[in-house]
Amino acid sequence: MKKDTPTEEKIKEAAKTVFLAKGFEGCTSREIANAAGMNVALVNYYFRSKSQLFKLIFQSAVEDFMLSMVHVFRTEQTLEDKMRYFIEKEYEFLAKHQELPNFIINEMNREEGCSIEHNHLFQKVAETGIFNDCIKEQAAGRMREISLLSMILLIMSNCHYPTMSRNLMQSIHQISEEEYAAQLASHKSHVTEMIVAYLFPKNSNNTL
Amino acid sequence: MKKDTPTEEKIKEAAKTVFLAKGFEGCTSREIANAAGMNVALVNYYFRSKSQLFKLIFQSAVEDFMLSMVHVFRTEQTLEDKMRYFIEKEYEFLAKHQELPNFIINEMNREEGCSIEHNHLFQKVAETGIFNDCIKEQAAGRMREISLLSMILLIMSNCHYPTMSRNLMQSIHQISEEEYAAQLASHKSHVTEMIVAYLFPKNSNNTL
DNA sequence: TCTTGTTTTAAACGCTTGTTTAAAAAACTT
DNA sequence: AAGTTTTTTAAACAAGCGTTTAAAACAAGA
Repeated sequence: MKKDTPTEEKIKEAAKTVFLAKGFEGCTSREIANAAGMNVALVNYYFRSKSQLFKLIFQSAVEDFMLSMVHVFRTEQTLEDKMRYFIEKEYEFLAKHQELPNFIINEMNREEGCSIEHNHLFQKVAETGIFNDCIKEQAAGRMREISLLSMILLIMSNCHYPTMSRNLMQSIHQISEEEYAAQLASHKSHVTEMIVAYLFPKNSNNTL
Repeated sequence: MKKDTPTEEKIKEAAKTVFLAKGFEGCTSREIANAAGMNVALVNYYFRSKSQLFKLIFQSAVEDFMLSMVHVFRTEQTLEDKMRYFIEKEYEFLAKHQELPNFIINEMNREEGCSIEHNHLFQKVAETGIFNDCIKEQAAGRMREISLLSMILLIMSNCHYPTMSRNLMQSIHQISEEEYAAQLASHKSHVTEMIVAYLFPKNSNNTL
């Protein structure tokens, strides 16, 4: 890995902050340059164009996102414990990177966003063997029959949406940032118990 | 309700389409005018400014959203059946208005978005008595103890996120629009059963 | 038919956008 | 120290932005 010049690094940092907060169309090149304490021309000197810089930031954002998953799935635990641990870590990660889910989903909805390649990253998640584990557990009757997509959706919905809808929820319920953070903490346990109970039904009178 | 002129109506329709697809910052006044087959100046003649027009569209979008809830909650059913019916209707509604959740959440995250008033709409949902019903059922021990915010989050997460992340999911799983729609249908039943099972535990060995 | 008021248009306004240029400043090399 | 390359700057570019203007087209009533 080639080390970036201090200037290059500063611009990247500023770009990440600004892009995450406002999206590609919601900010200007000059805004990024100012945030980095630099000239506008410098941004293009190092990164050629606004979209070029954006692609860089976007890809590293998706990477951060995926790698936080990979880390959890590499641990040695039962599948159920992995799920619990994953939700725990996901809430922890999202507390630090609040804008990330919205950012990724938004930019995937732009025309240009769809063209970017992510399969190699999803590949890395698959390499942890998590999906094979699920299929094995399902075959053994210890896990509910459910498509992988549905399983992923269940988990991501309940982890990401509460963060993404923060402003909406605060506005609707008229509560402060701190109150919402507290609510999120208790919501996390509901989510964990609900999902685990659904995916791994213990009482055998439940239909799998 | 004063009836709009045909021109005014056409511009509003075009604005709704364009704003929903691209967001406030993602489109231009001229784009809206063209979509309506009109001149740019006409947009401002009827709506004064781009932001004025946007506010109108945004508010009616939030209203659509809320009223689709109100309609369900007004029906006469047990709370559990209302929940099932609500999820059903929500998936149905979202299939027709795919961009809506993303649109609302996004624009709530803009500085100007937070300032808009929605409480009267949430008020309308509250007036259906749905929240009182929940509190009653919880007091009677027929429903799990859970904050209203958490309950709302559970339901909305599992209804909205699958729609919002459509492009992301299609890209990750490499599936077509149609395949995803089919997946959504089966996901809906998982979501319904999971949430109902969690909110209304039937086996009394579960802890409430 | 002329007048009055409304609706629509083409053109322009000043400003900001992303990007480029060409010169200045700084850092290296020999 | 002189020459060469890299980094930084201020200024400019054309294009596009939201908005305004002033005149044209239209409608309706007298």
